[in-house]
Amino acid sequence: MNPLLEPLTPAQREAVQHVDGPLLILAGPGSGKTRVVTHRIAYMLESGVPPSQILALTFTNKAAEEMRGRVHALAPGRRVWVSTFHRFCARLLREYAPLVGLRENYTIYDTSDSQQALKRSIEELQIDATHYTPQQIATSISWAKNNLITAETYQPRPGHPLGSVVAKVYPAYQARLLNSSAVDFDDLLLHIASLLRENPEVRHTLDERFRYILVDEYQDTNLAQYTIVRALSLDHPNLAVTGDPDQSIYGWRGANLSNILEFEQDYPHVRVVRLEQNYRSTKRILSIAAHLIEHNLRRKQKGLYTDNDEGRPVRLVTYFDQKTEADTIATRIVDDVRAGRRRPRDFAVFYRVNALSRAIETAMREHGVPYQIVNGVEFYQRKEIKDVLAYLTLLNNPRDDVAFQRVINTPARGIGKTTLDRLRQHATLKGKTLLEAARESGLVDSLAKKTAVVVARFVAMFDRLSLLAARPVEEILGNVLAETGYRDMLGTSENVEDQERLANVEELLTAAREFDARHPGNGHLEEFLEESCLVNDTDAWEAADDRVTLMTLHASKGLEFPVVFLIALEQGLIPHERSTSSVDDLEEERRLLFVGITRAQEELSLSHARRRLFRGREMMTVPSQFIFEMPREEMDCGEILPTKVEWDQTKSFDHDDESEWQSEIAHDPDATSESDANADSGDDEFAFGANLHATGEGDEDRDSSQTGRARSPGSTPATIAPLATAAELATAAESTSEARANQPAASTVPPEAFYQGMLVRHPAYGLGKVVALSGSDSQRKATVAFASGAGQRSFVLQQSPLRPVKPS
DNA sequence: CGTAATGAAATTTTT
DNA sequence: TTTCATTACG
Repeated sequence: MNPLLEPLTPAQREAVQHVDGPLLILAGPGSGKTRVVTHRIAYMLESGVPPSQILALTFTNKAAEEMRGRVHALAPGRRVWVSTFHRFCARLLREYAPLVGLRENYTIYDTSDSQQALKRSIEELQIDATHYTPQQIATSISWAKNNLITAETYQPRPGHPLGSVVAKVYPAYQARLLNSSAVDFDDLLLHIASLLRENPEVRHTLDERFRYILVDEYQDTNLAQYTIVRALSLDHPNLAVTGDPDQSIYGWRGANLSNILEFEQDYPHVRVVRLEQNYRSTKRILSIAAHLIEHNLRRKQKGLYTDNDEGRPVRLVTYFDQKTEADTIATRIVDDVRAGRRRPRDFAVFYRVNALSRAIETAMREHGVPYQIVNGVEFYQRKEIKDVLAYLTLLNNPRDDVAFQRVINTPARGIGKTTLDRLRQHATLKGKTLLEAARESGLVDSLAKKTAVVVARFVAMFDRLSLLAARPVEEILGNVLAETGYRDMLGTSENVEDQERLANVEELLTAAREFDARHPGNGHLEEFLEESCLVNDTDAWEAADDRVTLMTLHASKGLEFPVVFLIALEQGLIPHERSTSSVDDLEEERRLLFVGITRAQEELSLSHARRRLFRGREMMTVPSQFIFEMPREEMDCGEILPTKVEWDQTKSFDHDDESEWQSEIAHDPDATSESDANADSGDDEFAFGANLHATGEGDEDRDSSQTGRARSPGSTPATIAPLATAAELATAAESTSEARANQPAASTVPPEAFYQGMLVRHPAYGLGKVVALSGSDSQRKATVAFASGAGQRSFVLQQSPLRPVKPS
């Protein structure tokens, strides 16, 4: 038999062998979906489908990378296009930009850039939008775009005040983007969808080009994505989608469950394959999950089953308060780890909202449990990174007004709000971009002479940098850092935060260098920028670290852990108070819990607390309604919960206002005496404050190690070590400044030893500073600015007489 | 023009 | 409680 098919079950095999015609793979959690998809691609290639005709679309870069890697392992050397929806669209848009009114060097705005543009638009219109936040308006526009409603076609619902504001702002915002030759994330999809609709011949060409399309996580597609996929599958309806309606948790981002539920209507001759066998969880865990999700109406019936063991009962625990909850969990982990039953990385704690992580964090610290929080400040969202990238963006697309406004006074050049306002006014008047306006700052009457000169100086600097636009990215970036004074601004600062920022900028330099290595030749700035805003490095959850993982339910999708703690199952939190208004919202909350439960492989613990400190207030809580939807036979209830009816009764005794599910706790002395009761099934006593699990580091390091995306207690995460080193190097370099440096040893200096900002000595030109670097190994070049008046010169490092100036 | 101070608000966040 | 954004000062 074909070795590709051998490790597969009959159902999986059926899916893999289906090559032509539409295919719907309904894949339950832990059913080996990725394996099926990758094997199917390999099988198609084996059957003679040319790789260039295959397109696989995912939502996340992580998923795309994984799929690409696994296809590569199965079918080495075949280049199949595996990409996220957004990157795929971005690429197509480069080809067809003029058709939608853009230039091919268009900029992609991330969420905060878009927000800037939106704010400007609102200001400009001078409409009474005070009752709505830009955020609300942004959400509305995003919703419209996801539903293919353009600025021209947007119609507010009569009597809808927000709608009528959006009706005014949306066109202005869109005009602004177009004028800057920029798109937001939603536009990437919207433009391509429109393009395909309005240009039949383009559609036909692309349909022809991508004859075999696969879409992962199809339950998460929105109308725009649906339309694109559909448009590319008319002549060649070889469309295979995989997904699970029960795992759709991004409805609030525009995902439309109907896409997967009605797939069979869209493609009449579709083959439907159900992957219902679960290879991940115990029977009990799966049973709980299955029963819970049965309560949803909008779904497809599935018969989940597993050959795995029955496993231990799922624990359902009522805690006295959040601290008890957190401490008990920490203690349990400590016990298991000390007994050698588990390692820290086997555990995960999930919660509905990030704010709930705090109590857990504290407990983990107190008990000396190493942990990592997934999420945190994203690298590319940091101010310094955005600043520096904005320079590159402006070099790539000088029309980009958002980038212009970001960089014009960073570092401070004395060009403030007033000046900017005047430039803006001039630009609007003359129908020009801000950079064009700045270019003729002398002609702007309202501008003071002195200010006009400062602006002109900025433009001159920009023009100098422009000459480098086609050079390797690392080199451009290095020059930007030097010319703009950004490096000096951070380097000369005593501020610890600035030092950290500098380290981050160094990190970006490294990223640029790696990018250059991957893209030999010149003129790849645009691709670098695209990658920077479309690739999110947060994906890299460190499975390698032996730490307990703390994350939101949303973030847990796609992962699995031997032991899972699901905390704070309380009304108002899950289902979240803002998601109880409609049945659809409520069902999504239920799916969220379903996703969380099905991440657990061996042990699962569900818990809630009777009272919870939230937003500075301690509140009485009501157990989540979902708790009552799970079968008690499979569970071990440490403390018997009252049934929902009983609970409602008690509640009506205590409080007459039924509608208020949470009420502040009056200080009740009785409550305190009751508080010693350990709500857990009696596992162990707590050991508050005892550092049971010594990790070797003291109590310092409370919260400072925020640099990496994973905030960790105790030991500094390995990921930030190189940053620290870079920072040290940088500081060292600065401190050695000025002349009295010793002569370096005569031995050859390897090209890698040079870094940007480094002080060097040249036998003829004297002391200089490395401004930019590019290339690698024997090709590595440095641009050096000399103090002696020799100006800037470029050297091939391996042959150059440049020597580092040693710190004295 | 930059920073301190005050006040309102508070999910989830694949790109 | 914490975070943010706008506003009021120096």
